[in-house]
Amino acid sequence: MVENEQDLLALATQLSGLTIGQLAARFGEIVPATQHKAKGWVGQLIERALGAKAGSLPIADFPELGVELKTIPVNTKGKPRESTYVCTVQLRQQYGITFEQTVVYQKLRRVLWVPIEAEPAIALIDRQIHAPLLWSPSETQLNQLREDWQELTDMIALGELEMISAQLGEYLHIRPKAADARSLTTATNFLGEPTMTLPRGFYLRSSFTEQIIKSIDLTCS
DNA sequence: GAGTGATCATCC
DNA sequence: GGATGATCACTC
Repeated sequence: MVENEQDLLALATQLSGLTIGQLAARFGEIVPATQHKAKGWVGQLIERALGAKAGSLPIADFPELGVELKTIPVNTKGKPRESTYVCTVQLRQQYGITFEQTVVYQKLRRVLWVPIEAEPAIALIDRQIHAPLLWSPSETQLNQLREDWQELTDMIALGELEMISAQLGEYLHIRPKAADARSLTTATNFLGEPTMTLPRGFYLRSSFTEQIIKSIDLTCS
């Protein structure tokens, strides 16, 4: 059981260098041949290895520590291959919410990043777990996120959700987050009336996570 | 359905 | 080749 950040980081560091296959073997898990039908599998394996337990609750993975766990697929140059999901977007109108009160901020204030090798040419079972990084956003990063969040949140508050595309937001943006394109959830339209729409999620662009992941080399060299 | 874990697949 | 929109698996 991990009791503090130091223990958590130490445990995550012990995993670095292992392959997905080696870690899976410790838990008697069979590694899927492909992630096509097992998209969150690696993330859940790491969660298990580190003792994360928040499950599907909308809170940090390590509630006592206030730390969120994020695995991030990287190529051989250590660059993220995908954007990173943060949380579901609250689409019903909320007034006077500050960025610091949002789930976005709560999730990102303290994150344990675990980069995972994700070259298509390398079989999933042979991919290596990289050195972890315990991170908090800098003032600059926080301001960048707050700006994007404010812009997008303002549009939602004005009922302009349908005008939001993934192109908006320099570092934090909004994309669909659902089982499929037919999923529906309640939002508020420009008339202030309830309306059904596709559920959305906040995602971090890889240009943002790349900045973060880069700092691992600085701290380890 | 809503939330978690994400990657896939197509378009530009 | 990267970004965008769509999708998969699982839990409760």
